[in-house]
Amino acid sequence: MGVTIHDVAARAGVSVATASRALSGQRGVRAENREKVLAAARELDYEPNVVAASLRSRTTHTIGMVVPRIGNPFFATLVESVEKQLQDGQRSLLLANSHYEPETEQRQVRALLDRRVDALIMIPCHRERSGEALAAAAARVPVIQLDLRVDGFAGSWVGVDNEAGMSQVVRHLLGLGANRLVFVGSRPTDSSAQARLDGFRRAVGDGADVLLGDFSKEWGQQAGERLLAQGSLPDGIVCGNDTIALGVLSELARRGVRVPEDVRVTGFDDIPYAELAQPALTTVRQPQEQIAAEAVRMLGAHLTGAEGASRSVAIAPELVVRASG
Amino acid sequence: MGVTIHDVAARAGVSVATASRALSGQRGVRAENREKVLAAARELDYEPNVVAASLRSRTTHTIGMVVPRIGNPFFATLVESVEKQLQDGQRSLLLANSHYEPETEQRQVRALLDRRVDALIMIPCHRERSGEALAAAAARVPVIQLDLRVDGFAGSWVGVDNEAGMSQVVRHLLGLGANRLVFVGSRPTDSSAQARLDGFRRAVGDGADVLLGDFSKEWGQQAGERLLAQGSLPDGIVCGNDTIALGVLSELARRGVRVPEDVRVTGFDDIPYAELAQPALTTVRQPQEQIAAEAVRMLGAHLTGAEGASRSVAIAPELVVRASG
DNA sequence: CTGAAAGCGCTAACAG
DNA sequence: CTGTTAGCGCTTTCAG
Repeated sequence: MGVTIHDVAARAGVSVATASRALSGQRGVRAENREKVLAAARELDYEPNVVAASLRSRTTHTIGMVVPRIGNPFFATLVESVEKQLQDGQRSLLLANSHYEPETEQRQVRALLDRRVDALIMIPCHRERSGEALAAAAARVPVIQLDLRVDGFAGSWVGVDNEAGMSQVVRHLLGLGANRLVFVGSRPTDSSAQARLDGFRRAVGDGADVLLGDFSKEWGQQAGERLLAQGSLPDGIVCGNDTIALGVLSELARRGVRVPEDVRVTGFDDIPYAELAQPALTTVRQPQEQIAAEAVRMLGAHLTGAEGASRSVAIAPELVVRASG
Repeated sequence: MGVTIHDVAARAGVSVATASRALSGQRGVRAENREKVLAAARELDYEPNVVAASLRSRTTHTIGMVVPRIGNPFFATLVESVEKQLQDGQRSLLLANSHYEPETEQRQVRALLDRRVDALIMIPCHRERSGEALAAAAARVPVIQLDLRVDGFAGSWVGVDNEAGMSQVVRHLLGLGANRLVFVGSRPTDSSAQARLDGFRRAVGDGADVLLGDFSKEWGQQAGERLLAQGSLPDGIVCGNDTIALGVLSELARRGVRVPEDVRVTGFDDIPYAELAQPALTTVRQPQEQIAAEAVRMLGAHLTGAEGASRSVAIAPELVVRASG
């Protein structure tokens, strides 16, 4: 079943080698022959078998990508941007979820390597425990860490400057006269959680008030509840991401607390729903398109053999002031 | 570079055929030999080359999936569920976005077929114009339409019963005494838009009031604005999906309209942010996990050669009543 | 610039 | 149950 390059070559009256060269757009084929091959391919409705090509050429034109949870709109947007960038280069994206479990992540990485991806883009779900999977991958193919990173891993990374973002938020709130700030974030299992927590602490100084859970709306709701139970509210609630912030906002609204009059609330990421919240959420926008573009660019550099190409790029985020803070 | 099955076979003292059989878990290998092969593979740190296996066996254990926009949390959740299901079966997911453009969709389908995916799961972005790409795919591999479908295409589909969902919403609102309803939906370019519009019209009867745009929050905001400009608000605004509804809610809030006191608002899908809205959004929940599971199950049926396996499964959605309606 | 030939690493017939 | 053999369809030397 299926027409092969032999059929095309035969019809064009050339050898398979010439057909191969013409089809893959290599130079060094007489224009006349190239035309004949292309015409034959068109007439026969030839569909190259990329699996065979991959076996021989040892390159699959496929990039693996491991994300914690594609259902998270923040990661989904990142995946979408990466996919769009790759498409321009005729490459495909093999996607895997780690579900925030380093063991699953490791299995997924192995599966992608087995499929001989040319490179890997990874959002490592854990600051420390993703190290093993990452190292295993890096030993075989170029790897770019995206958004999150593993502590002390020397490879490439591109993401946002979390500490700078936090610092902007805190300065903004302090500028509005909010003095008592509390941070509602995630336990620092991933690098962004850690960096945002560090950023908050550094910006606020000693005695920073901190509540840690995970990056979920449920935790946001729970944290809101806990703050209300304490009696007096702080001036501002600085959240580790937008999802937490939306959870906090919904809990505050349920209890009749007015935002920003009674307390200010901020998020981080600027997911699409941030501006739809009531009140609209003040947050820090990540330049995702730019981050994805940079990642794919770095990939290109690695793939074209620039050996010492490994580096870290932290892109500055932008404070987006809306009604909530 | 790399140890091959030959090395494993040599070390185990058997032929490559036996090694292959042992490694792929086929029965018909003496237990003793199987052990020797597995041990040799472990000792040599053997990593099978699935590309070579694919070339020979003509199966890649890879499923292609084309979605309109992975950034949409509704589709993202569907992708996540499918991915989770596939993982259990040792299969991987090759992902592509159509960006709602039938031309892009067609290119993407072709790219996936070139990569010799075993089957395709497709959320066709257009009721009519996705037909060509779908037919091209179906001619080569099993195809399952997910969520959306192409008019008049005879193949398999699994999704939600949109008309039933709409009917539930409308009956619920009528039951609350809301008589003047307006539908804010998407122009029927995809099958769900069409079915939800049809469902609304059927449930409301003649003279149904309808505003059509697209499935975006921006359209929701714009539609809200337009309704406010008309002077008198309807009793209920039935939205084609949650994203539109969240847009409507934000616009109404901005103008000081109270929900549900002044007007009720409903959505469709129950995305994670629906319950965080102020007020929390009444909507129709799609059983996405179930839809994904059914799709993967159907895929299995097609792949194991059940020829006449093509069929349509419409899963009943569930009304989720919250504060907004 | 072109062709012949040699595999990439594996699985599937087919004999034993 | 096991081994031998023949490719899967393509790219890539290597000669010409």
